[in-house]
Amino acid sequence: MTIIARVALDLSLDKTFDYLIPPELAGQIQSGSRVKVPFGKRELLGSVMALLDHSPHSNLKLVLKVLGPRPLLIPQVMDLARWMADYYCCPFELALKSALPEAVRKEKSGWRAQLWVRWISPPGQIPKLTGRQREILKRLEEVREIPLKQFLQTTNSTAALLRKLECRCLLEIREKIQERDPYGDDIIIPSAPLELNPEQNAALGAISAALQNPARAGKFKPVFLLHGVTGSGKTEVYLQSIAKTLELGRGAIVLVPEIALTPQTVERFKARFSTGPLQTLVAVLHSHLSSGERHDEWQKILQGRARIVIGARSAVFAPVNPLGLIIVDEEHESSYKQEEAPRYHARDVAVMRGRMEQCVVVLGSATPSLESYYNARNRKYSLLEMTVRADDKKLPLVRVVDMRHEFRKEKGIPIFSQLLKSAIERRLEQCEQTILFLNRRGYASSLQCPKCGYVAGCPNCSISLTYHRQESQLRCHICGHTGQVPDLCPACRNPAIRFAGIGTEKVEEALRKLFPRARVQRMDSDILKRKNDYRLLLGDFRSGKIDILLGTQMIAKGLHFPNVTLVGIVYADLSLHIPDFRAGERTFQLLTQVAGRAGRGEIEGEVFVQSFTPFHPAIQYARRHDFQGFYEQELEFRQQLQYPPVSRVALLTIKGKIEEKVRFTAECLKRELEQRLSPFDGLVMAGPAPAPLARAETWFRYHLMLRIRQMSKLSQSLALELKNFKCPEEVSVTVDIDPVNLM
DNA sequence: AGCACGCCGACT
DNA sequence: GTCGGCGTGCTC
Repeated sequence: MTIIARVALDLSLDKTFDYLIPPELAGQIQSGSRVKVPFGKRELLGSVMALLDHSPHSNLKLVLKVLGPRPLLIPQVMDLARWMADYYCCPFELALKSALPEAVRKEKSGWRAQLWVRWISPPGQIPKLTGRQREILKRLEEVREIPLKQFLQTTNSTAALLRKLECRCLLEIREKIQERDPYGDDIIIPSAPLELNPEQNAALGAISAALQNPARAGKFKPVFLLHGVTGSGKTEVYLQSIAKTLELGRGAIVLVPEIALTPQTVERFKARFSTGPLQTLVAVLHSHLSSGERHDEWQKILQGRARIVIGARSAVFAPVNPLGLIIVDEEHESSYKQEEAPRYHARDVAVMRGRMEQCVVVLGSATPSLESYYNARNRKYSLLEMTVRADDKKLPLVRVVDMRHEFRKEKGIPIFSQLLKSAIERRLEQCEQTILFLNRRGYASSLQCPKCGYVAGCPNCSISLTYHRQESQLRCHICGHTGQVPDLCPACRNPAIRFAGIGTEKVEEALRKLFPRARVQRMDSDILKRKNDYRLLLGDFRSGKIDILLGTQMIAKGLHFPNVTLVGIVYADLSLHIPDFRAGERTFQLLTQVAGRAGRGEIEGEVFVQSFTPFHPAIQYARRHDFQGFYEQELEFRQQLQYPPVSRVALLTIKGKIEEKVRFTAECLKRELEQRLSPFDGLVMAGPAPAPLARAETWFRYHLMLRIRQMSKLSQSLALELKNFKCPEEVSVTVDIDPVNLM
């Protein structure tokens, strides 16, 4: 007899509590149910982790209430959360929090209910009615059922009047659940599967074979790395793989980076699956949904009505059951990594979920992460290569412009080389479009005094302030601090203080000066203030109202505009010199992705990469569209320094307001860990050292980096040691397993 | 996370 | 003799 529920409360205690199940709730509570329980003198919500018949504790309290008719957590996702807590060193309640959105876990149901009026056929003899009443009933008989509010408006009647008629059994007023649909207003035109080229066919064939029998390792490992050049038609392979999954009676999860979750992406999936023999709902999960929409989407999945989920990072926990396929599109994207605890990487969680539920996982990218490609090379994943564009278009010609030469010709550093300038001119004459990319917003990256070397820095962070011309102020891109622009150097009173380093605002200004008749649009997070701006801007670009689109990161991904024949990367070195062992990899990915925006139409595309280090491998391999070459040389570098993918990293950050205290704590922690973790073979500990961003939002930060061959064993011991470590007051320690951001 | 208990200093 | 500071530890 199971009469005890083991509950994980909605607190980060890393501990469960046992409660008796009262007889009236017996049978209603299962593993995964949400319950309300007494805790001290409070009442809290929690998730049932297990049902037991014994508890090591006596005087158990009673469960107060069960929420909802069915468990919100499916056992598979609960297991996944447990693994996540262990691997990423976080309390499992925190892991559970990611797996179950706030909108779903709270007490009140979350469904939006609306009052509806319904016509009832009159019971035998019709009682005496006034003319007005008769008129209202007649109207209702015509429409049969209608939202109360709407009916009151059209008939100009009152609720009291209708209630009176309800009492006489002439109509019925009741609550009806009004399901929200975040894309309800979109018109979806059904799409049919496209013809596949041989490479796409081979990829689909391999995935289908694995879908048929994921349990048997056989010819294919169930994790695929789909390496397809930009424009090779990966999405069509995804779509047809999903169709196959549905045929086999299973569901699918599609993960895309948050910025890629545009209405167009969603539409593409809805168009294929909202009609036809396999018709199913496509649920969408991302951070811009209202909590009500999120609740409804989640319920649609839980009820099995939506069997395809498309979403950002956290959609990897969607309660799809049974699950057959997980797709991680643009698997190299850093936005899959959550930067707050639990610091999970959705791609890695997807691979683990795939293994636990024996389903197929497809990781897709034109520029795979070194980690994934390494796994494919070592036969942990199956490698699928697509080397040609689906439409047989050629990859764009990429030219690297050596800006050091440009520097000598003119006075100072020009923003545009002669080559890029004339290329833009040509596009303007031919009415073709240009995309310009610069990975830095603002006008100038710093304010510098040429005489004494003073640089305007943030008072809270260890970086320089960026000058924003539009607001005419200095701004910190870390903490948001703003300051006035001084007329004189605050240190030496020199009036010739000047701006250094370029940002998108300055490029915009230069463009307008150089091409006064061109329609230029800047696109960065300073421009996109409102929710719909992104959509509207891209709409303008698509319809040809913009000649030159200038932007940061956000224009690098997935945009598909046939009339874009020129892409210019204003300053390719920007991402190359950040203190991170992945700087080269990031640059290669960024250049390849941006270059892929050119030549999506009839006319061949052209790409100009401006650089001061034109012979850097990341730039040269990107120029030749040579991923393999880049991979080989980058892997060698990683091997030499024992960085991922040949090792795993755990990054500890020690934070506090007093630098000396932070440094001291970091040193104590290192000594402790050196002792306690000595049994781990091949563990390398670097630091403590001030973090690259040594101070952020007034906090001093020190890093301690651990590297080891295999992480899974280390992370549990690490969690234990950190729990036992007595951290002084006002200092805190955080762990990041497999960190992506090393700043 | 919150809320008690508890053990020391300054007030009616 | 009592009020209140916030350190420590417990909550099934």
